Amino acid sequence: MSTRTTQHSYTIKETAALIGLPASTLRYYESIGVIAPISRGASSGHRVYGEDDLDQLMWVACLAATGMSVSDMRTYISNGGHGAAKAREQVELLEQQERRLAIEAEQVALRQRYVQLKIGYWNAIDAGDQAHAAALSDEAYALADQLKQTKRNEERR
Amino acid sequence: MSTRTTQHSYTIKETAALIGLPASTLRYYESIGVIAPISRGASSGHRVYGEDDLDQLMWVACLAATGMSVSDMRTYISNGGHGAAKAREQVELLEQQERRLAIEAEQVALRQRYVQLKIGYWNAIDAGDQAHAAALSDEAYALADQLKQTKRNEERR
DNA sequence: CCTTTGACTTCAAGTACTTGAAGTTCCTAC
DNA sequence: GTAGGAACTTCAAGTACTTGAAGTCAAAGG
Repeated sequence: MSTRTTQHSYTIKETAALIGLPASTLRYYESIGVIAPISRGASSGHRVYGEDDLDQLMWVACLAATGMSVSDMRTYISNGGHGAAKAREQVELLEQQERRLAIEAEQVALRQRYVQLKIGYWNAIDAGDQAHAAALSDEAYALADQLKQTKRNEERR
Repeated sequence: MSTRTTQHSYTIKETAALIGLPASTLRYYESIGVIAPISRGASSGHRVYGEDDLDQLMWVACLAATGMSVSDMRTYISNGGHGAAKAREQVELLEQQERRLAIEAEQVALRQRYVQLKIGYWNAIDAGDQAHAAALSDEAYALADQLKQTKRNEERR
């Protein structure tokens, strides 16, 4: 299926960063059989992830993000799963993931702004600047409203 | 601070809908002391949520949305929470949260780039352009390589 | 009045990770 | 080469909900 000429390898940390899941979760997924066992370095016993492993993990991450349970993922994957999907399907799923990430980036930015306003608020309190504190508090409240709205629209992942 | 004339009351289901958290989570938060005990209907024993309870829950939902742990939430809230108290501790906690979010934003951007490269890869495969596909695959690897340089690589949540 | 339906109650068990401990291996630097 | 630290390993325990069981309560229909 894969006609790759260059087979790069990745450590668990690199893989975790690229897929967007912590290394502990990658080990967990492997331990419960959601992904195939990852090959190990001959002497070290450390996991060595290949391109195919990354593809498989990205697929699993997409399924997890769309709310599929671990047990469903296991049955789905043992019934062909990732390998059975066509290129068109893969791209569709990846584009879905792209949109999710855009939303996530937006929300993180919103949360950063919120926390920064809160810090400003406490610093203003510390400096005795009640007017400034009140203004920041109002701004934070407006942002909080926005945050809750987006969170509600998110629906349990 | 709060001088409300109308104290409307809500069932747990209404409250859950307004706050955007499942009812089970509201009960859970109460059971572990993240929020104050909710008063009960005289005969039914059912929880009756007031406006103040809603305010408190909205605040907790915001903290949860920024990824704060339950134990930190409890500390934060017992230190005055939404109201005014111990500014130093509050700011310290918030600045810690700010750093977490900065790291998260960085990582989301990385994942966005990776997914975009993957989409390009599958499109190239679909178009039969092996050379372009390989080039994009290499670029994805370079992304991971670049990551090695980025020392600060803590985990979220 | 009585039954049914549905929302509520507690509590225990399950889920999907996450974290910590204790030990091994890789890498860099002297 | 060897010392030190970062990164990896497994396994056990913890976390933050979530779900299921078993029972109580309340409004609507016959």
